[in-house]
Amino acid sequence: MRMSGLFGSTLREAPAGTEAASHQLLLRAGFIRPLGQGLFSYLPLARRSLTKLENILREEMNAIGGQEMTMPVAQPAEIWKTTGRWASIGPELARFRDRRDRDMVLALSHEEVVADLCRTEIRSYRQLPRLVYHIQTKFRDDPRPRAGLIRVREFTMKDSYSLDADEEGLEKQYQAHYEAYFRIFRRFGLEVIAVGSDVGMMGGSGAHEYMYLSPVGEDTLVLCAACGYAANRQIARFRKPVAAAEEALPLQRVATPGARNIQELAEQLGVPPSKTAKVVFMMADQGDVERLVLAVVRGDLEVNETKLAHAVGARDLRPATEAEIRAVGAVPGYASPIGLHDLDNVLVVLDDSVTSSPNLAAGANEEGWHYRDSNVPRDYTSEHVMDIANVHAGDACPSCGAPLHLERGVEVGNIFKLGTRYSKPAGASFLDAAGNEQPVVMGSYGIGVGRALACVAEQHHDDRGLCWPVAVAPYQVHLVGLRGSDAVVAEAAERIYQQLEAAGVEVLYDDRDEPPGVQFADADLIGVPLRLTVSGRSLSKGGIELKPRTSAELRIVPEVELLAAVRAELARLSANTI
RNA sequence: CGGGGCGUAGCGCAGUUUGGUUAGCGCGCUUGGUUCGGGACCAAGAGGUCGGCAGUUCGAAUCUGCCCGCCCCGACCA
Repeated sequence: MRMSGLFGSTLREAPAGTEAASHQLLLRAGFIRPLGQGLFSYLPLARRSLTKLENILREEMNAIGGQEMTMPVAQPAEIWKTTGRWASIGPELARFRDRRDRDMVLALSHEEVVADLCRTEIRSYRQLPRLVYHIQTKFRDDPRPRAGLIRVREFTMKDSYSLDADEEGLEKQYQAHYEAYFRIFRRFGLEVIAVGSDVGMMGGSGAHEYMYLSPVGEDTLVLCAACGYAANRQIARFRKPVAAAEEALPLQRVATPGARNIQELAEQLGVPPSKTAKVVFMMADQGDVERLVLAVVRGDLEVNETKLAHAVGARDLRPATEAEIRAVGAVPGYASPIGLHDLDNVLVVLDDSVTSSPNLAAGANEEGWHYRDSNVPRDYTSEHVMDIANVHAGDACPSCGAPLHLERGVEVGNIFKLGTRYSKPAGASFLDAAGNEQPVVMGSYGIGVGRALACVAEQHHDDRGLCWPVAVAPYQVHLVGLRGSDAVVAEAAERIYQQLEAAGVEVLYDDRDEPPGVQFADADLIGVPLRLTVSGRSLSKGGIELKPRTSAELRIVPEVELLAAVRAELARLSANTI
């Protein structure tokens, strides 16, 4: 490709309001352009890189038995109503009506279609296992797109769906994906870790997320350096310090004016926060009803909303309003389950830290008053006792006890064991060897292509621009013709361009009449892995200058050896990725 | 949805506090010339509903109201 004809240009300055390096550089280098919030056009350079990522995905999916297909983005709402996601997913699911006034959705994932296809295509256990996938547009009307391609509303995803006769088969395909994903991300040049994760809106029984560790990420990960425990904070467990055994002291009402939070309370009573009980009120959306949830954790801990939502079977949690709290007799700032007049309407969930810690200060449900020395189950209790607390840095690893640390990560891929979550409601069943009807056991596995590209850009750049790994780079070679006024140089550059192209090398040829500084700066910005420079100087030294993007090392290669040198250098650079 | 910020030429910005000729600067773009190994120089140009609508005023980029859009933080979320 000649740069003089390339659609899309580089920008000297970063557009205002861009924080993430990948966002800035992809814009500046002419890869992407914003159209609206979370909506981007992918210019020719980006398109080439995306295609390379997609082809790697195809190869690795095919290698584990995947069959590529394509399913529609616009879908009738019926299949979503059947599986319940029409009702259970909020405004994130884009809905519209077609001209005949029928409910439609823009798919944010394709489980429904796959399950629907299974109804007609899978009738016998002999037709299992199967693995299908596609690389398709998804639309999720995210409330807050951010950081360029890291979080967008419309994006391309490789999503595969495994179909099995039983759990054992699912386990096999899940494991195959688990390993294939590491191969894929390694080929992308992306360093990732897999963490155990929440199943979220996908449902099912187990899941992992593939995380690129970076401060631009919005997931918090809990990691153990000692034993390798790794989990999304949403589900991460930890060993809670065991409180020293104490005699249960009598409940004692004390004045605590103005102590509306744990810090204040602990100070006024002269006890550590771990000797208090903290209450959080949430409204749980349980499908048909909304219920007030009173979650109690020890004062030094914090409620984990994902864990709490699971504990109460809520599809959604929101903070309760003051009126909702007062309606059951609780007083915000001075609340506890003790003495609530309307306990029947309240779902009390206790973190196990509360039941195992004696003599905690707790609210008296009266403005300005608390109790000292409350004890479970003497003063209040609940049948819902479980872990609903958030991990903090330094907490003990659940499997080995070593201190945990927290990191931020971007979720570039995920794998879910769906089980029969979709096949059952969809009626996707088959006859097993004994002639019994069984639901198909499904798994789903996603990789966001654009987000992966952004993460590769995050991982591979420097202060001058992008530094693409060979496998992802839009071109393999950036040929700079520093012609000046020299017709001989121009002719040589042109000739070399033709030769490399003819040999199948992907060349971005800077044939523009620009000063050298501009040409070099653009080359660095775009980040093609290998730069060739043809100039009067290089020719007088006997050839073409060759320089990898990520090193300062320059080499002059005679024209007759150029193709071999380029191939060798690309092979060397490919081997060094990550 | 809540909090904060921003919206002036393709991009980056000044001007708005204190209303007053023809709205400016840098980059980029066009033409001519010079230059040619790290974002050159000279000259001449093109390019603006100052986000939109309504209002106040003799007069609005500037003041007021409503609306729209974008960015950041939070809520939310695979």
